[in-house]
Amino acid sequence: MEKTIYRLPDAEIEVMQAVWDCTPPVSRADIERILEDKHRRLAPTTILTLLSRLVERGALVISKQGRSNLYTPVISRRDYLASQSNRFLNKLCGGDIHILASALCGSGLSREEVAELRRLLDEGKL
Amino acid sequence: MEKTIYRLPDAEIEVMQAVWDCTPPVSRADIERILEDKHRRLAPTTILTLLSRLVERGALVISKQGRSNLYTPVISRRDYLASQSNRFLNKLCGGDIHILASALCGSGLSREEVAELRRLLDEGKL
DNA sequence: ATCTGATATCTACAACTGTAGAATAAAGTT
DNA sequence: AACTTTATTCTACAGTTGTAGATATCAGAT
Repeated sequence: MEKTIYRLPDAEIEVMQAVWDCTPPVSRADIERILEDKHRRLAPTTILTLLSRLVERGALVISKQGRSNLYTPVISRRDYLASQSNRFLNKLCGGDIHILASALCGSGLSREEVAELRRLLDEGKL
Repeated sequence: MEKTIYRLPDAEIEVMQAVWDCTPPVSRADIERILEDKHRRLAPTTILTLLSRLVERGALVISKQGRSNLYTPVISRRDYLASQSNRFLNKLCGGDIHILASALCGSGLSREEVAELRRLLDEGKL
């Protein structure tokens, strides 16, 4: 099947975030624990379903370890984030950074946060 | 009925963008023309379906004019954009503007665009 | 050799999305 | 009055997403 990673569905992103929060080979139990900590309770099978969909999509790869599956991300959080902010800029802001800027300013950030963000951009991270 | 406007599905956003690009009371034909200009061809009934779903969601209101429907946006592009960038920051960047900043820098913007964005934030556009 | 507990895969299913044909209805033509 | 056009509403349908129970497996305990 091999779906594309244009954008991941919400539930799958939550799982990816958990995966990204760990050092690579992650087990279903690890994910479960991490989500639990965030008060996000899901049946073990639900997590497995999401993990397998992510594998189908090519976002994760499996490495069997005994009867357990271990998952490793194929795409980095960084790359995903970049692709999504790009998508945001283009699909929602029509590629216009003026619109993007005002969207950011209107997003509930405090004056200080906006200033901080400005500074960060200034440093030209990446 | 009465779905929420947490986030609009892609197809509906395209329609909303078209609506926002016009002066308020818009007809299905108007939308069709605008989308057509963007090389986005959809069957008239498809557009009507999307418009009615947007009405269900409370994103648009109808004002009949003879046999035709005229649609007016209830939520502004500005507000929607603000809510979405907020969502982006929280769901994807974990509310961390450092991450947001690097995401933006990695999103394919040129060095000049990043600088421009910084400047815009500086001016504190709303 | 069995039973038990953990783990994974299959199956399920309702709600949501993307798209549009079929059926209706009203308005303009002849 | 009958016919054609045009705009709307209904119905449809396959694919996606969110969630998880049912089933099958295998490793460890007895």
